[in-house]
Amino acid sequence: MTPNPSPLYAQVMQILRDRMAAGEWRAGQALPSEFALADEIGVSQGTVRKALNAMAAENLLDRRQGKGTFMPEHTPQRALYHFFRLVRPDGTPALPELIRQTITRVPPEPALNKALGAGRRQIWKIDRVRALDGLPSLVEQSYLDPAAFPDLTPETDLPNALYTYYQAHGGHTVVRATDTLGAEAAPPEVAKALNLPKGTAVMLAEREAQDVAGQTIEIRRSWIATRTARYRVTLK
Amino acid sequence: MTPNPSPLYAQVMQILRDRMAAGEWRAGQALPSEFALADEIGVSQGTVRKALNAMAAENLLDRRQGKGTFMPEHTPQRALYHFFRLVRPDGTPALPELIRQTITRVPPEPALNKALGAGRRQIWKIDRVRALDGLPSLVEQSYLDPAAFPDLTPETDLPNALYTYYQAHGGHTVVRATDTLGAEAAPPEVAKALNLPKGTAVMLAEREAQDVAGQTIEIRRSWIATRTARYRVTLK
DNA sequence: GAGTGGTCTAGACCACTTG
DNA sequence: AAGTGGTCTAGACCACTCT
Repeated sequence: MTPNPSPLYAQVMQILRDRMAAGEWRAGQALPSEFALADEIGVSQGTVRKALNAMAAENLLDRRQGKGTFMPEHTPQRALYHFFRLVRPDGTPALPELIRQTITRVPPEPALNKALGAGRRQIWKIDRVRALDGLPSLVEQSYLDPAAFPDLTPETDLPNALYTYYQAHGGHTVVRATDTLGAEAAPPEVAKALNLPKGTAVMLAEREAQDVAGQTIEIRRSWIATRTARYRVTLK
Repeated sequence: MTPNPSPLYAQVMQILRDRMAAGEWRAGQALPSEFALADEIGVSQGTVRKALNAMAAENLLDRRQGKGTFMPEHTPQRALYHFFRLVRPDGTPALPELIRQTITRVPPEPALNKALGAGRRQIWKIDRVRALDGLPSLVEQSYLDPAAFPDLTPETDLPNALYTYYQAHGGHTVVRATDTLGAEAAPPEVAKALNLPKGTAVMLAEREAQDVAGQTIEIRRSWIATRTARYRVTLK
């Protein structure tokens, strides 16, 4: 006679989300099989299956026939597919390469710190310039909570796809990101870095990237030179 | 012994997509029940259910407990939820209101005509200016194949949400749209319509909107004044 | 061959809607 | 009360992967 019990499979999803957030399984590692989970949790295998399929549909899990159910692993390909929406003028997908980066600690900014759950600490700022087909095309500023990335130093050698670093060195898997896009005249530093005439129109993309638990891992501002890259998304 | 039979539920999905595309059910109308479809097609009710749920997940169908399975109907709310991604500077969702429109026939443009499947005919061009909270914020140019919209005339009174018109007067339900976003200095006509200083940076969104059958229904170019509206999307 | 997820079926019961 | 979709279970078989 519980008043409003959520469906069993939804409870199973919540249990699994919690166990994932607690770090029970590492990225790339297999979860127990459907039957094993069903035994542990005390529901039928069909109910576990429904929960796992729903989570796979949200990209919280990878399922592979004959192998098992796995914690998603960020590969450059996966990052490209899920979180990179840049295309060249001809429409082909684009993954810009890193050409310059600096890592610094900056004073807290209330809005950023709050979103990151970083209290009043100083936070990391990663400045990167990336190029597409040899042309400087992106200026990115990423902000991180240092408490979430104990290994990071100003000298760290970061990979082209930051999310692989977040996963390998912080244990944080980005599974969702919200981009808010606008246009503005390129600020002087951006124009200089991208080798654009002063005042050229560029896109500004502000992103909040979150992990399985809904915790914001990174806040990023990207300026995109439209002459070489545009942002593409399909709505349903 | 068929060489590579696709799963039954996928075949059921294809059958239903074909029947939808053929116009067997109107927007807002109910499909037969799961058991009725299972009998018609000759599979079990569970297989029909899997197909219907998968199609509902793609927004090709609406399912309502106790009522039935329905062809999706474009309401302003639905359009807002699925295909409108504008937010105000404070982050609240925005649906701009129409303030000016003209409908003209223009000469064929090879690229547009090809995408619309409009042969070498003249095509319709709909110019609209829309405002958000009283401020002109969007300039939109939509292109349509006249063969798909026999009712349209230069005097037609179009609703704020064009997709409701497409559905009611052309029988075309938009279920998917691809937006490609960039930034540019506002062209003179756009700057004038939006009351912006010459050369202000604006976003340019190019959209292809498609129906259930994958046919492109509309091509749209929108210039968005970033001072009042930004484009938001969540990636997974 | 053993173990995994994928498909298909079947039946029971629940929750919601309508008459 | 009858009809709809939603949940939950159970079992059989298939396809894929690894040893």
